[in-house]
Amino acid sequence: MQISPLEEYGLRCLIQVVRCQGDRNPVTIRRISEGEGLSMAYVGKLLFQLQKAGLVQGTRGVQGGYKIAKDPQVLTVGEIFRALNSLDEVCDKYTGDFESCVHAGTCGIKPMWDKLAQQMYGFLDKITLAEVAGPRLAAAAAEATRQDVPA
Amino acid sequence: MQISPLEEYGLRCLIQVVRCQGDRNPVTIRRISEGEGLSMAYVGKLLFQLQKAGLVQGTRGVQGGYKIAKDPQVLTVGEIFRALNSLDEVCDKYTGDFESCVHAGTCGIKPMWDKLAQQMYGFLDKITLAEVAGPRLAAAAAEATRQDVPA
DNA sequence: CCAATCCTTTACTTTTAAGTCAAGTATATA
DNA sequence: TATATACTTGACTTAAAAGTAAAGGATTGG
Repeated sequence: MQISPLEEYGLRCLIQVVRCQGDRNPVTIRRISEGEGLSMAYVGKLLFQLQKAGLVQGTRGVQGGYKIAKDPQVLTVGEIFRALNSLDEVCDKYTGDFESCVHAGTCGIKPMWDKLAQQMYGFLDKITLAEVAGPRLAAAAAEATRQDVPA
Repeated sequence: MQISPLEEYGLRCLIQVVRCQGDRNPVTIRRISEGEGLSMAYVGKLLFQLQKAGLVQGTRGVQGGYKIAKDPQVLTVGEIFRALNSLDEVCDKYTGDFESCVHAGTCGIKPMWDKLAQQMYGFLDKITLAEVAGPRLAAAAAEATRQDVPA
């Protein structure tokens, strides 16, 4: 029960994407890689996965890069987590030496895990990417609404 | 952000220990191993770790085994989790290619992780081992108060 | 249409956590 | 006090996740 690398770095990459919203071009893997101190290969992999989940949109070629595909004021950290995690159930995952869990049917702890997940996502689904992207966002958003007038 | 094997199986072993409270002898690794479908080696390792955390007390030799070391009506799932996890902070753990995190000092997401942990443990610290050990506990507790009169 | 940029995709290596093995120590009972 | 039981402990192996490498496919601009 702790934040995984995927969750931490995936969120951080998304924040970078959001903060570059106002820029003339979409933000590149290279730029994010430099900004976060991660390898380009790794950032590429993360963003590709986030694209498959529809959170981000990549365009190839010169002046390509990634841009956000959902409104950051609506997109929540909870949704981002779900995009990054395989959501396999404990009951199928922790079966010991057997095919299926010994406690299937009479399990006292599954309801607790479910409530815990509810609690967690109840919390994370209330935090938007915009909020966590922090103070720089307001400025970036303002830039963006200027219709990208070239300097 | 999901239940780890340590957490799932550790809790399940503890539940077994609690449920055997009323028995004449402390419960053995063998017995738990059979009950949960886990190897004896693994159960041994789990319980040993829980003993180091003071949640359980093992006695060696014939008629030895494990018994609970804290009142199950007071011991919470939160405390059990803390006993099973290394509690290293994300800031020290996810530093990318650098020695320390690029965002140290100006990090917008750390406060969120902290609040999330608060939420989680706020929930888990309210659930006692007795509660999650379930219906069989009442019977076991009754047995235990009979002062272990030999059959 | 050539070359540079930049994302896409799959295969591979490394690291970390999970889970096993085996030798050791303590205890109870005959 | 010998023996079987049962926890203890550290080293080892395996499996899963993290992270890397490299070749391929689009796109822009000259």
